[in-house]
Amino acid sequence: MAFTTHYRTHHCGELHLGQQGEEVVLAGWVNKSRDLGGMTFVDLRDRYGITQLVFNMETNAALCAGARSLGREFVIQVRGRVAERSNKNPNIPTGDIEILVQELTILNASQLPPFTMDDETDGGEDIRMKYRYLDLRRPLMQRRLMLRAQMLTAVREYLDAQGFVEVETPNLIKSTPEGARDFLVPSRLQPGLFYALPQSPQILKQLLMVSGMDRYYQIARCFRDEDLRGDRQPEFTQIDCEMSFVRQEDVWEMFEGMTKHVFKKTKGITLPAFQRLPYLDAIKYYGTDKPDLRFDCKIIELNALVQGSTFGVFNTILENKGLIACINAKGCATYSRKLIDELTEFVKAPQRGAGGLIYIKCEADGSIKSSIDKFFTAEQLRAICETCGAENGDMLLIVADKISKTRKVLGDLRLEMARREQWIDKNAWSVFWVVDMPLFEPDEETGEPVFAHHPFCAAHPDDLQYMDSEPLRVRAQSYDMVMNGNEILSGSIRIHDRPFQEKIFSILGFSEEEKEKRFGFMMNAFQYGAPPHGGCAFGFDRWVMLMAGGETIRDVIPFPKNNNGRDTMMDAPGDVEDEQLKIVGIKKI
RNA sequence: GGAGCGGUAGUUCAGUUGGUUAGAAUACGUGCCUGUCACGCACGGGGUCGCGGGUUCGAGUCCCGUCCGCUCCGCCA
Repeated sequence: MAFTTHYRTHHCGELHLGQQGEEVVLAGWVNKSRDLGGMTFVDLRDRYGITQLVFNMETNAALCAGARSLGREFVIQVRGRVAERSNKNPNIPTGDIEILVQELTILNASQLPPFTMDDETDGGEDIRMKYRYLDLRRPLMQRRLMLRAQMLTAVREYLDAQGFVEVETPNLIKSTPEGARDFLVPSRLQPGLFYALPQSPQILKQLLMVSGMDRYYQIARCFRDEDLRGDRQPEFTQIDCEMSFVRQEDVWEMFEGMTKHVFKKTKGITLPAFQRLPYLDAIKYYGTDKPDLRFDCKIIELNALVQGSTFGVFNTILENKGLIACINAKGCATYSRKLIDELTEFVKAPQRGAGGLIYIKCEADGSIKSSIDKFFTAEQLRAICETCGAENGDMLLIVADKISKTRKVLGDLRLEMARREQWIDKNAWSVFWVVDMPLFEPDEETGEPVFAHHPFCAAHPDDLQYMDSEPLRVRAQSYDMVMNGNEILSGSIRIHDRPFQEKIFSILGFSEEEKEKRFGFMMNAFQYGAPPHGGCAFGFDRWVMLMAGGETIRDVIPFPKNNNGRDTMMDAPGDVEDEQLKIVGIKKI
């Protein structure tokens, strides 16, 4: 049958009662079969759905025997008639019909797969990666890949309509190792010299602005040779965008619009207008530059309220201009000693390093219990509770340390409490801008100002006066988009004149020679009428992960690497022949 | 580079204080079963307990090393 007619007339997700009696040809994979003796049911699966096939011993014993011989994941083709089911299955779209099979062809047998092709598979991640082509057969993974494609379509739809031009920039470029490590590609024609794979098309898109291509975008593969994480792969996808003759606000409007369009098109969700949260407020109220605003629970500063006590810890912090602050854990006054100990361990963990955790419980009966009872009067504690809006049943969790540490620890604790108390509505979306990011930040060790972002960010014009006197006060024209606590976009207005760009490179410590060697072509370009420009890049994998409900970006990347940067399916990276190395002038280690 | 957790049947896991022949579920095989859709029932096969070394009368279990996987820190302008 396979070669005498169409492979299939329909797919497995579309037949319905209206087609009752029609003769159809289907092809797909055997998802599962149920042999009842006198009759056999086979669930036929393709990426569109599942259709039930029926084989009846009375009608055709040979055919029924054939059906009984089918194994899981056999590829088969059947011809038969659409019939109404006597017992309908409301759980699947095609549950009203089944196919009374008249002809069965095995197109290809299958070995027993190592795990089941279900949404809730029984396979662990390493075996799913080794057999990724089977993992991608699972409906959940197929939905994720299809969502990814739909999102790309929506992105192109929007940007094309806005007059953006999609331009491809090269993947073999020059190493400019000022950020992450580059992946290197040896040159055969220039033995001993190397291309680098781009960490992003940053410089090239800026050159396109010089070229007058005033609205550019690219679905760009980017490469960074750094250690991997659940949200980090050595190659990943950016939606890279740049515009000329724009202010920050123009960029925000454009890409807020794009984000909304993608949500609307792929999820049917209408997002409200994006808040624009100043960076300093994000740090102050949430202890992070990418807060999850699906719940509130702001950090409340208490320095003014805890003056003049006999509590040494607080007094030392106050003297050293540290920060005493808290979050209000709503409804957590019932927390036991054990639970509070767990939270204390959480804040004292090495990566946070708080000295301890202080609590003030506003008990349900109105009384106040605290780990600092003996240092403060009931009135003082009550005043703190009042300031923090703590009601009966709430618990304040207080951290006292250096300003940055108190904020970071409380930011982490805020998320931990949300997780424990399930404060986050799984269906809620929080998408907003973090704006007015600083151009410099103090170095962790020395306190000296270092660049907070890449060296192409323009400073805020109002702050140029502080450039030399108070560099930490200078804002960049730089911004992030934050989605459910994840940085999903980063962008800025760029420097477009040579002297300023050169000054920045000097501050970064590049010698004249290095500047010329690494970025000479870019600075030259700026001398030929570079327009003011700015843009952004979306971390597309993370965005898809959030939209698809995945745990890691590996869930939405078809063929990802594992934590060691290996592709266990094809076993890459792999050895190469000596001859291959010789051609590019490299000796094996 | 560092820390934590894990590796036992095809798969997901349990395995107590070191002690008989290493279990369960599922998958798979065989048989029975005409309305199943997590089909049911009966029977059966299936193990380099990641690998190497050590302690011990005896190691899946304890110790050391090593490999692999996941999470986190560093790193990711």
